[in-house]
Amino acid sequence: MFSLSEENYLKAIFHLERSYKTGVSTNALAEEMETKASSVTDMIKKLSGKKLVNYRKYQGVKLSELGRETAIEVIRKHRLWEYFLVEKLDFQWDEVHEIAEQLEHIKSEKLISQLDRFLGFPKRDPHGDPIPDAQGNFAVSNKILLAELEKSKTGMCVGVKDSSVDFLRFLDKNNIALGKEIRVLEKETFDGSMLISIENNELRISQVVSNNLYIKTH
Amino acid sequence: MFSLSEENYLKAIFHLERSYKTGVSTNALAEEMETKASSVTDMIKKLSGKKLVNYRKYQGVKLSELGRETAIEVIRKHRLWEYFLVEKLDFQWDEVHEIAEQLEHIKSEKLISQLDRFLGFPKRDPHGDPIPDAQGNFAVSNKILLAELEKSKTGMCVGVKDSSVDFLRFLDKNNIALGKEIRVLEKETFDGSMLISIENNELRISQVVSNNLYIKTH
DNA sequence: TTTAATTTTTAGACAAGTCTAAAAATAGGA
DNA sequence: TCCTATTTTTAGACTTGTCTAAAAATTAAA
Repeated sequence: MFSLSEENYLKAIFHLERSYKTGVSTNALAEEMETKASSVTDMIKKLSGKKLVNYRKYQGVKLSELGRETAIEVIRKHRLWEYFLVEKLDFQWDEVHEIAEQLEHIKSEKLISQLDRFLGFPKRDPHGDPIPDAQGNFAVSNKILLAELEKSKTGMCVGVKDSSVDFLRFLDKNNIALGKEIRVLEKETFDGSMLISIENNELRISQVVSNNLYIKTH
Repeated sequence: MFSLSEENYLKAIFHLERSYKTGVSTNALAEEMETKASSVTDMIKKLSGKKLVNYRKYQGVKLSELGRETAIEVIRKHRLWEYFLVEKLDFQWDEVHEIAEQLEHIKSEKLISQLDRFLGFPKRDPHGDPIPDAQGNFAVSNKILLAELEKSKTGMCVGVKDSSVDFLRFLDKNNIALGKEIRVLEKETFDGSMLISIENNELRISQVVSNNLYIKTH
């Protein structure tokens, strides 16, 4: 098995690979992990020695197949626990990340498979992110950013890109939640803001907001 | 907050204090923690520096008030998670210890208070051990060892002293479970074995077994 | 009470994961 | 291309928790 620190690095590399297709740079990883580049180099060497990543000096890292599987397993655990915390223990969606960061490192295959079953095999976590199944498959969906939705069109809120506490609280305060219908009433070109209607309310939101909300159109 | 290792030492000292009233010896702690006496000495010094234990060289350790509170909090978490695993995730009572050993170190007060509420504020874990409440109070009970039960008397099985996998599986195999009524039919003086009746079955058990089963009489 | 056995502590070392400071490699601009 | 700025790596050090081997203190026995 792998250490807590190793698992966290794998997870970070997994997430960064979306933006760094040619290999995740040491500095990017250092920023994500909130550590120093030198520490990252050390850890990368260790991960490379364990065949979890492919690494050539100065060229950045990519996950190996084993590394990817391991990262996905950690993400699966994280998201299942988040779902548990919200659905069973009545946590708010902005409170669960930190706790799930701890729970995701608990080692027991049976624990996770039983938890998954207990929760009814959920497909998405409280932020709308897909929960990989036991085989590591993510549910795919054709979601788009609210910012990309055209005027007068309607879509259902299905996820958030930014899941920071501040953003989630902002959404709560404005009664924006997963599953709700949003219609774009107007779009301003000069600042990218838009006027939307949600549950019979009209609301003006900035481009920052619409760029961090995922929508599914029907 | 305290490290995983510190919490495990506190828990071990708490459990050993029952047998070592005048102070837990370094060697006893080393055996309990499956480590070397020298490592124990090092850790004790650290715990002492943090005011978690009272320590005088060569005299063994005792928990301070803070140390005791911390130990009880860890035990509370361990037992609540064990209850969760058995009651909600359908684990057997011999499977939960290892996982709870990991879960007991998750840091979040709210997690535990919500878990406690979700579980319905259980008073005992799957092995019959009391779960301390949020204030650290243990439910007290007048349980005795089955070995102490007199011939022809009846009691209810309420806990196990030894909660090793082997013992628990033995009990399962013989249909002995918490909550069941046990009547002592005969006691043999030469080997301490007894003949008991449980759910219309007669069963001969050794003294080792009767010395590790707790019974509540009515 | 003096010696021998046992327990406990100290001293020094090691592995994991981190850091700072400095060196090496790469990338970008003239 | 060559020089500078940036990125990455190396070297050496620190912390936590562990270990072995040896020294010190305590306990037990004669």
